[in-house]
Amino acid sequence: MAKKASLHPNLKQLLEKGNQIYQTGISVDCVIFGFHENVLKILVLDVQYINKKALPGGFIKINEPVEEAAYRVLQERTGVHNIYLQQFEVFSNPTRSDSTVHQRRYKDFGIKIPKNNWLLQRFITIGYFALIDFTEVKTIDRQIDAEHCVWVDINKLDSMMMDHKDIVLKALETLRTQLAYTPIGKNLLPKKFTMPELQKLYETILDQKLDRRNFQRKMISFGILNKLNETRKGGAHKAPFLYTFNDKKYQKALKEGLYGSW
Amino acid sequence: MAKKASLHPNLKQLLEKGNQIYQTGISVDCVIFGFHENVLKILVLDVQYINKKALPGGFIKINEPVEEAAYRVLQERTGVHNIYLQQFEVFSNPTRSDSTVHQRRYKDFGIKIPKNNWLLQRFITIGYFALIDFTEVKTIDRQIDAEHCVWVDINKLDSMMMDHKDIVLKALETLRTQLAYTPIGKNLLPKKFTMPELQKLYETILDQKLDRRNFQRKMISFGILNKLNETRKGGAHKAPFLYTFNDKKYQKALKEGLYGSW
DNA sequence: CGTCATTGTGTTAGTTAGACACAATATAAA
DNA sequence: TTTATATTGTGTCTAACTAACACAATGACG
Repeated sequence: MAKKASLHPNLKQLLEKGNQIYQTGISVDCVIFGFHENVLKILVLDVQYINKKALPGGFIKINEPVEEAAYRVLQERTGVHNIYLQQFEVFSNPTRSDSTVHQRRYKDFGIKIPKNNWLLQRFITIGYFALIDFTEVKTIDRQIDAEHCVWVDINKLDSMMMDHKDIVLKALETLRTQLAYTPIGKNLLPKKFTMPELQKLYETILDQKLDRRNFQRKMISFGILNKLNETRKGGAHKAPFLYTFNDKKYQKALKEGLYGSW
Repeated sequence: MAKKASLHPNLKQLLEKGNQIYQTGISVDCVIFGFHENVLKILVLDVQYINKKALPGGFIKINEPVEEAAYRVLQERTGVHNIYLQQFEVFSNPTRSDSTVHQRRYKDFGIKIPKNNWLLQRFITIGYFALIDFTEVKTIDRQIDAEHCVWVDINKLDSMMMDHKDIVLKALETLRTQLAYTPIGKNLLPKKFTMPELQKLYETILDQKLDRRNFQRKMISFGILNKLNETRKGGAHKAPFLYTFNDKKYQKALKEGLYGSW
C-alpha cells in the first residue's frame, strides 16, 4: 500500500515532535450537531482501525486558545464558517484515555509507540458542541487518519470510542437545557426556514411534541424572527411562510437570554 | 528567617519533581462562595509577595479526576465537607499565565526558577465554583505559601492576580443564571434558616430586591422546604419560623430543575 | 372543481406572577 | 405594665401568560 507508506512521516512526526507543538495531556472533542430531514444528527468519525465511532477532536497548540483549537477541528472536518461553538464540560476521568487506540492506529503502519510517549499519557478533554447548518457542510475526510466523517442520527448512536458517548449525551443535555432560555436554530437551519421546520427542530431536541399554534406564538413573541413575504411552495398543501432570524435581536437574545434577566 | 529557610525543600521539590506528580499545563481554580451577614463573599488568598488576591487553586495529580483536585483544594483551605462543587468554565487565554508570579514567590527564598521549568509554561485552568456554609469554615492558611485566606465581599474585590477577576465574574454569572432553575441555599446557609435569610441570599446573588410575600409563596411552591415548629427569637420584632431543606426533594430538584422538564 | 392535509389566526379557561392590605407577634421604649 | 414599632404570616386582586382547542385559508392533487 503505497498510500499508507506515504503517511509515515506525518504520524511519525506527531509521535516524536508532537509534544513540542501541542499542549500535552489535554485535548478538545467536538460534538457537531446538524439538522437534516427532521432528524438531529451529529458528525462523527468512523474509525476503521477500531471499528468504532469517535468524536472529531484534536490537540491544542502550545500558544493556541482552546476555543481556536476546537474551531480548527471543525474547519478541518466541515469547512463551514457559520458555526455556533460552545464549551460545555471537561471530561477528566483518569481512565478515560485508551492508549490501545493510538497503538492500533500506528500498528497499521508498522510503527510501535514507545512507552512513555506523550500520546499514551492520560488526556483530559474539553468538550465543545457545535451547531451547524447541515446544508453547508461538505464533510472532509482526512485520509491520513483512515477515518471518514459520517452523519449519524442522534438516536442511533452505536458503540463509540472511549467515553465519547458520555460526551455526546452531556452535550445533548446541555443543548436541551439551554433551549429554554437561549435562542437556537440560527446555526442549525438554512437562512430561510418555515415555522414547521423550526418547530421540528425544537421537537427533535426536546424529544417531545409541541402545540403548533402555541409554538408559533411563542417564537414570534421572542421577537427574533423576520417574517418574509415568501412562502415555501412545492410541498403538498398550504405553503408555509418563510422566516429568517433577525441577526441583531438574535445576538442580543443569545447574550441576555430570551426572557431577559430577572 | 528560619521559617522561610525551612520551606525550601518543599518548594524546590515542586520545581524539580512537580511534573512527575502533576499534570503539566493544567490547573484548577476555585471560586468559593459563602454567605455571611447578608453579604455574598468569596474566599481568596492574600498573596503577599505580589500584593494581590488570588483564587485558591492547585494542580491535578497525574491520575486524579479533576473534580477531586478541586475538592482537595477546598479541603486544604476550608476543612468543610458539605460542599457543592461545580465546574463552570475553562480559561485558556494563552497569555493568562504570568510567570513572574512564580518567580517572585521563589525569589523570596533565593531560588531562581530555571527557564523551561514546567511551572513557567502556559497553564489552562478549569474553573470550579463552590458553595459552602460560612459558619462551618475555619480558613486554613498554609504558611508555606505566604498566603492567607480571607473572605472578601463580592462587591469589593480589588485587584486580583492574572485573570482571576474574570473567573470570579464568570462564576457569579453562572450562579445567577442557575438560580432561575436550580435550587440553591443548602450549602450556603446553616441547616436551619429563616425565610428572610433565604430571601436575602437570593437578593444578594441577583443584586435585586424581591417581594417578600411572593418570594415566600414561590419558595414554598417549589416543595423543597420543611417548615419547623420553631422560631428564631432574639432579634427584635416578630420571630420568623425556621426552615430546613428537604434533602430528598432538594436533590431531586437539583437534577431535574425546579420546574421539572419541558 | 372539489378534496385533503396543512397552515394562519383566534378564543377561552386555567394558572401563575406581581402588587398590595392587614392582622399577628417579639422586642423595645414609655 | 402598657404601648410603640418593625417585622413576619397570610390573604386578595388583577394582569399576564400558558395550554387546549376551533375554524377559516391555502396549495397540491385527483
